[in-house]
Amino acid sequence: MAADSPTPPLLDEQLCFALHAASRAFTQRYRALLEPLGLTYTQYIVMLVLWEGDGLRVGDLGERLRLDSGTLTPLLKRLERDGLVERARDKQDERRVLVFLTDEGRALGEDVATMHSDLLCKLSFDAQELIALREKLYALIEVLDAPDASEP
Amino acid sequence: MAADSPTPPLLDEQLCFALHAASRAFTQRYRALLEPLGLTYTQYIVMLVLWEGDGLRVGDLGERLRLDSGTLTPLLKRLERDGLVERARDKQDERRVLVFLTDEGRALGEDVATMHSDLLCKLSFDAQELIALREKLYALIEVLDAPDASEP
DNA sequence: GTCAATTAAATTGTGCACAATTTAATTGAC
DNA sequence: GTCAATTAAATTGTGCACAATTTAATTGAC
Repeated sequence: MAADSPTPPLLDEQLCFALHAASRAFTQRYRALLEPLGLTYTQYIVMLVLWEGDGLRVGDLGERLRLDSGTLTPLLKRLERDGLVERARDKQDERRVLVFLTDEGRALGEDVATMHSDLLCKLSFDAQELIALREKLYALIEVLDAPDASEP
Repeated sequence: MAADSPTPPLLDEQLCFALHAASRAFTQRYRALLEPLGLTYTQYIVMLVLWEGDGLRVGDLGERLRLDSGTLTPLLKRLERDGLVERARDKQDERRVLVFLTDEGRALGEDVATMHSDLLCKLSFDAQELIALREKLYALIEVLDAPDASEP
């Protein structure tokens, strides 16, 4: 009898697709909440980093968020246009661009805090489960980033 | 004393960001493997659905993958240009467009099957853990899709 | 001090992702 | 049978995501 051809993987069994779908479902959920605040999801996570502490370099933001300057430069220009951040060349090293919050950008943090606690209420996750899932995801990222990987 | 302003959420505590980062890490891992096959990641998951059974409507693909015609139409045109699929109006209902695999598209399934089992080897996930994580992600999607949600 | 190598961000170009609108076919109330 | 309502895909427009290249500043070997 003829050897079977190898069969392609099944979509619903793929962890990558479950991640991709879950990530987009989350982003879609956020979209309606962020739209009145004038932020896209990626702008939101950039602002989260800046609310923890601004004056960061574009490269710092990129490292934290896994984004490169090709994504960040135009995004930061839009945030600057909207009056939420200011960009300034580092006087110490003119290659670097530092990103600062404006007063308006800082003030938006309070609206986001309110929106976020409302969402948490609505979703009513189990806190322990959430933490466990989050940690599994960070562990997964480490495995995926490793040049070759072993047990997670 | 003054009431504290509500403080914005912390990036690293956000499940949405862990998902977003993990999804992109997975896609990045796939990119190098898919590039020699001439597929992007989204094209790959479209092909996965078609390898399970073709002749689907654009809307069927969209439902399965959570993508709309704005994403799928141009993507399918690229797959058609590359000779992997054919698109044809449904004779029964000319509003519908059916998507079929070409012989070349079908043949690519074998290369993908090989690539996929190589990747599984390299990542060497624990099978039980993978299934558990996948199921948690699908449960999460249900919660996120629900108009308002309760315990996952 | 000079200049090749390096570094940081910006730019260019392709391809999703998705909201909103448009086009064209079908359905169904009358 | 007619036409308003509905449905399916395509189109338009904005904004990521990211590879590859370019521009400009800095570093360091000599």
